[in-house]
Amino acid sequence: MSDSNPSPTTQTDDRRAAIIDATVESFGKLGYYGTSLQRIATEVGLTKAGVLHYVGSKEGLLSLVLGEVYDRETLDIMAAMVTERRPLIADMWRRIVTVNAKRPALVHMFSTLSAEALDPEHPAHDYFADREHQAVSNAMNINWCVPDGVNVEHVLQAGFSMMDGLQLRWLRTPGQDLTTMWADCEDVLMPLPMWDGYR
Amino acid sequence: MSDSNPSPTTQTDDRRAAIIDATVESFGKLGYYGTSLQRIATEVGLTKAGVLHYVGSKEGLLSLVLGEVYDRETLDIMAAMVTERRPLIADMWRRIVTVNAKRPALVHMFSTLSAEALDPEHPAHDYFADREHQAVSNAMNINWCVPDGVNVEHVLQAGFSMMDGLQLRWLRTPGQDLTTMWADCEDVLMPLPMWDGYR
DNA sequence: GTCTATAGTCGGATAGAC
DNA sequence: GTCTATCCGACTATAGAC
Repeated sequence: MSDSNPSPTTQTDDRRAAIIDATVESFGKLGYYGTSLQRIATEVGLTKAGVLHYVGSKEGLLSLVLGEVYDRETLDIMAAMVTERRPLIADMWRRIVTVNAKRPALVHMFSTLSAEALDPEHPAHDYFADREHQAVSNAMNINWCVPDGVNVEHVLQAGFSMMDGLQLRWLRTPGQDLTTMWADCEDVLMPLPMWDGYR
Repeated sequence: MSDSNPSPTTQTDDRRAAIIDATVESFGKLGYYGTSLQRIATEVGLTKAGVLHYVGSKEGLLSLVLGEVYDRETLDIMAAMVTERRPLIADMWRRIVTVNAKRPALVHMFSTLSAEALDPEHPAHDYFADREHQAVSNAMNINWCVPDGVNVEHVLQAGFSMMDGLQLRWLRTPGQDLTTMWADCEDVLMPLPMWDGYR
């Protein structure tokens, strides 16, 4: 085959990928309001006009990174849990932590945007509100295997809250291992002997 | 007394208070980078130059709101715990929650700035890094009354993380009661019967 | 598809009048 | 103590050349 392109529109896809990478980093560091098209353009070696050709507008940047990424892997984890014979909440969280530990830039962006988007007028407010609601409501559709007497919804709310807060701590101090930090949290969240055999 | 001023420099203090209020709200909604001096000026009925007369620079705004407020009440709570005969971690958290439930604007600002300041180059990065570290290390100096076998440091890390995450959830959806939300979290964080008599 | 050029607005900060 | 005026730079977005 003389075709050196493994797939069509590869150059355009590369540009998009570069724009996504630069945007994830900048939204993480500076937030949506703090990020300028010029910064993204400089990072990927284009002019502002060049970037706008790809994303249409600044809000287009936001749609790009919110729609293209993050939740895909997490949703896969949830889907996998449904098919388990004996689904454990601790398993779900450990898998999420394992995935997130490998993508600090993405976690950084989501942490920053999540706080910025508390304001109802933020362009990503609804996205984060829906997301937060669905994380728990999706998880509530699984027939979790838990010790007698525990309130599953409360555990989920508490655990997701804890993970959000822990990720902030993880990102603030370099050199820490999220997996280890979560293991300590898990001991608190699902203490033995109460959760013995359930995690 | 013909002096209608109850204390000197009252007008200046009022201006400062108005600037603080407007800044807390704007930093919460838009973050530090997203806030303009013009916005603060309009809010308090001054021009940009007028605001700068009081705060010197945009970073002066930041110092003003970080130094003037938030941690004071929380530190008071910690100081009070030291003197208790039988200090309970759950008590500390309930008191913090009670205080924060009454000042959503301040909690909003701290949540937003805390995420924005993950970036080491953010002007408030060190402030938040120190603050986060000291919250746990201050608490570790108290002789907490806990059930046998619990790791106090892990509980503190987990609990503070959970509270940070919970406050984001609280602020995102209006009409919720932080105290109630925390009570549910407490049941998870310090489950009965293990923590019976310790909370 | 990417550029230059430009429009038009808004940013922080300073100088100096009152 | 607060204003007006002004500087200079950065911003988003558009138009049009190539």
